[in-house]
Amino acid sequence: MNPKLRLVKQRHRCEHCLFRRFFLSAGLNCDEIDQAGQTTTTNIGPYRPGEYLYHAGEQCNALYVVHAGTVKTEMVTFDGDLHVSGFYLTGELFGADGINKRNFVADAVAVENTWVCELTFDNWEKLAMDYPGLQGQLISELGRVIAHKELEALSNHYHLLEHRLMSFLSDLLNRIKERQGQQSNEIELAMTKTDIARYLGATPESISRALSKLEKSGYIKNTKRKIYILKDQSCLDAVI
Amino acid sequence: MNPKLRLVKQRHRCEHCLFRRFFLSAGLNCDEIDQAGQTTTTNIGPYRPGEYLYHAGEQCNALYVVHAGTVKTEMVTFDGDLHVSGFYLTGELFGADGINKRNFVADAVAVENTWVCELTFDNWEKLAMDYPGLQGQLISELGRVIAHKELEALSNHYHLLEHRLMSFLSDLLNRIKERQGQQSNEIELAMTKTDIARYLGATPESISRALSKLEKSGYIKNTKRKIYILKDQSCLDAVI
DNA sequence: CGATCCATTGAAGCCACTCAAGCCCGGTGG
DNA sequence: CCACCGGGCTTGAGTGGCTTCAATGGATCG
Repeated sequence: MNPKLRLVKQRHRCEHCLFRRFFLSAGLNCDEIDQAGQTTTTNIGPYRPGEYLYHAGEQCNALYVVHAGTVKTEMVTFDGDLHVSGFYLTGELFGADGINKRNFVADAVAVENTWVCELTFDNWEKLAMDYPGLQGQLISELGRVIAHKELEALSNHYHLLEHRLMSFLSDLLNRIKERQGQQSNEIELAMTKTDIARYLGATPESISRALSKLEKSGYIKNTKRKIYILKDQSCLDAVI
Repeated sequence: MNPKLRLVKQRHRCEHCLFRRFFLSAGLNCDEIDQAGQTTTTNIGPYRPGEYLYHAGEQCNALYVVHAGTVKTEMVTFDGDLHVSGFYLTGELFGADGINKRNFVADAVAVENTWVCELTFDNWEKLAMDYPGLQGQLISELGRVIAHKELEALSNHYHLLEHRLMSFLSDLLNRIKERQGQQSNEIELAMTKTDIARYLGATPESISRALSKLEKSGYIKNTKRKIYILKDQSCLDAVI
């Protein structure tokens, strides 16, 4: 990641940005937030689809939030298969796997045209000295990540691929709604279905069949780039 | 969890306790550590095998570390299957899934006779005010948990159960060695093989068969309560 | 010493994978 | 403009690994 080549002027505020929420919760007022954002965070992009933000093993010096677009993190299994470990939407934190050992566990790749917001650990520590509440905000967010991964692991153990897929789609929709703050049943897929397959530990063929089954059962409507959720996930147990 | 009924006098220091490492890293000297430990942490136990430490959904007011014994966390899938989301050995942090929303995502159950060390968020915040380095320690530890879960998810997608099982055993051995600080190839299993099955998303029958295969291939020696690792996990790709 | 749970082994069925082919669509170049 | 190409998506048949169902042996505990 080379900021010098890619630095773009921040045109609009990071409305949904996690860092902004941190600052708000820590008690900063609007002016302070603007100042803190401009002096401590760096906006990087655009990354083109398929472009790497960083590679596994590289040094990690910062926290990252998706400013616009979508990021996936992926790793290669010992037998050469590609595994997508997560998708990250606008406003979401990613790269937290690098915090402990200061280098990344997974690659990060842009799924679509993407900008990210970088906040170096150095700047974070300076901010944290001025605003002690910030550390607690980060701890809380990391706890959220852990809880989410726990639930992710749970649904990864559903026997039928249809169920894992439905659970993934529901989670995606929830995160979209959380960001937009409005009801919607539409998921605009930034990632390919092959990527979804790699995330769920399945083949594209199986995903295709599972989507067909879910559609036939009336749970979703499946188009090329969009998926509509027609029933709540709580109806899942009725899926046969 | 009722401290009043269960509070036992702390007989020996928490040598391997995560909290102790936090205090050390934050720059406390031995006297301060002893004082901080005695005034802010509570030692609870013994929990008997199968006994619940807390249930999913209950309020979470503290950080927990295994003082002695083994803890498993588990959740029930929508179709009634039990899923073990993690095993926690002496000295390891658990319950971090409750930090964000202040209530637990998974149940915590004692696997063997177990004592745990409790540090309430209230006490944590008091400590953090006196020793600012502590917050960073916790952030780092949560980052470690996230990185571990990422790698866990990776190996959960290995195609063959033998590989997932071998990966689990290697991870377990690494954690044991990390605590003991000595080389060893022996894993004393606190959990049943049925629990391992529930952790790996498999049936006890499949685990039994996978263990047999790994033993025939010379990777492990399998006894009732102990497993010996005979080859490094890096040889995994040779498993057929 | 019976009861219970765990572990193991065998036989049959099912789901997802593999291999293969065809379709759709966007991009490229003649 | 159109032919060509390539990647992603879909559908079909056959294989393989894990599950299910069933039965037995062994260990622990009241």
